[in-house]
Amino acid sequence: MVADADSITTPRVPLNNTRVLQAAIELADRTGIESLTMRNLAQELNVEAMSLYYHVANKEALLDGLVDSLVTEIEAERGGFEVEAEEAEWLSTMRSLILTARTVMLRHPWGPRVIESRTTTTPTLLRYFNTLLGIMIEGGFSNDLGHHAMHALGSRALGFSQELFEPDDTDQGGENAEALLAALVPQLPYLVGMLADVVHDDPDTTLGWCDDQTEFEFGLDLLLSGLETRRANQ
Amino acid sequence: MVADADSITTPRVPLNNTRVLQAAIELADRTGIESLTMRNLAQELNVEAMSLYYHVANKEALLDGLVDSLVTEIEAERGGFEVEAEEAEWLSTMRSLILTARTVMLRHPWGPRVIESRTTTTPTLLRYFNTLLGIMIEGGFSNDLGHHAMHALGSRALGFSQELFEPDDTDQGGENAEALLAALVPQLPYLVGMLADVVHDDPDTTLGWCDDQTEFEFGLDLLLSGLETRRANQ
DNA sequence: ACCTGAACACCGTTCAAGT
DNA sequence: ACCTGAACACCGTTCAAGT
Repeated sequence: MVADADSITTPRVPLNNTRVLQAAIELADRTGIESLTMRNLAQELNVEAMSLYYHVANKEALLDGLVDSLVTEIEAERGGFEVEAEEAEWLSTMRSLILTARTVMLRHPWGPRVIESRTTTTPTLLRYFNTLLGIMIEGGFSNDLGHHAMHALGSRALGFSQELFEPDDTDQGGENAEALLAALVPQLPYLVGMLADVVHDDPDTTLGWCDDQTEFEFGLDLLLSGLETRRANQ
Repeated sequence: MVADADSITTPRVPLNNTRVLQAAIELADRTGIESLTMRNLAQELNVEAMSLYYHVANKEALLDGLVDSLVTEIEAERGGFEVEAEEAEWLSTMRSLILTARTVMLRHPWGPRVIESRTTTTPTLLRYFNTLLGIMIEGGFSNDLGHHAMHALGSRALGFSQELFEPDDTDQGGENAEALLAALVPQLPYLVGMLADVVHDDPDTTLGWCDDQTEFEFGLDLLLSGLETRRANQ
């Protein structure tokens, strides 16, 4: 009777690749990428861990699927990956595509880390890079300069720049770490001077690096304006 | 007798933090970072895994130690982290420091990945960043511009730019992947066109991204020349 | 002071078996 | 067609115990 009630209220709908991926994204968003394990994911889906292997080859394939989902989300946000031939507009077109990618990464903080962990590319991602390159080519880039540009942008092409030593949430070290840092100060005159000068207007910012929108755009624009100079002179 | 002979030829010299770190570097260089486990490392040192915990707090601390070693190697290579006040030379000074860092990273291919995995900074690394910043400040940067510059450089400041989707050594997929790629070609006109144009002179280069010295320097110089423009106009 | 054995709480994954 | 149980070969790590 009880079992019947259960099977009526929640009739067991079979899993599939898409539902597994959706659950994985949801789980990573909510609990962080480090707790996205096959066992946790299975539990989320009211299933045994081994059942997942019926819908996904292995964990690597699952992570590839996550990357694909991210890029698809970028595509949806932009309304497709079409490249239009509009000579003078390459810079603003590219800039806005990359900033769109960035909004997706901000929604899914695990994105950068997962993307960087992949060694194989995926079809969707190739289409993304094809679009980026297309925007440049239609804007007057040679293939050679376009190629350099992709390398130069690196992960910025996907809307993130890996921050070295993002301050940790869990302040491991505490006052001990602070004392240690204080002892270091005499050796770090430039760093200390800069922080005293730069950080004052942002009360949230501690000694670390602050990856805010401003810094991302500064770096992106530095690259894009340099590329524009080289495009015009090629 | 046999035991005595052993203890004479290889008298058991106690481990210490430095020897553990050296062995870890040697192991990572030789077998790759993914096989640097506490158990493997212990075996390398003819010791049980648990003995390592007497010399190293945990694996995280071990990895922090590796990063520290890398930066120390950069420091040795450059002959110190001193900053000299030589106005016009900031760009070449910084460029050569970063390229020195790069040679160290090329010696230790696991370096970038380990560095990116760290969330806390280390004293040695802070001194490195202090030097980078010092070169800029002495070269006429404002603190604000120096701060932006550090963000803009990102991991390039340490001599690497994480390559998205480096082609894997173990060609997982094989001809199957190639067939899949062939089916994609119609959707990737720009990418295919670029590769046909750009890749012809390097027979080693496959469909992937090629992180060679040229590409690294292109990206670095793009950033440095952009920064020089902004320095002059600030 | 330095090292070890046994054990714990996790991983991803295989394989034969269930419905 | 889809899911499970038991098991395997790994992890990092703790803790009491050895010399």
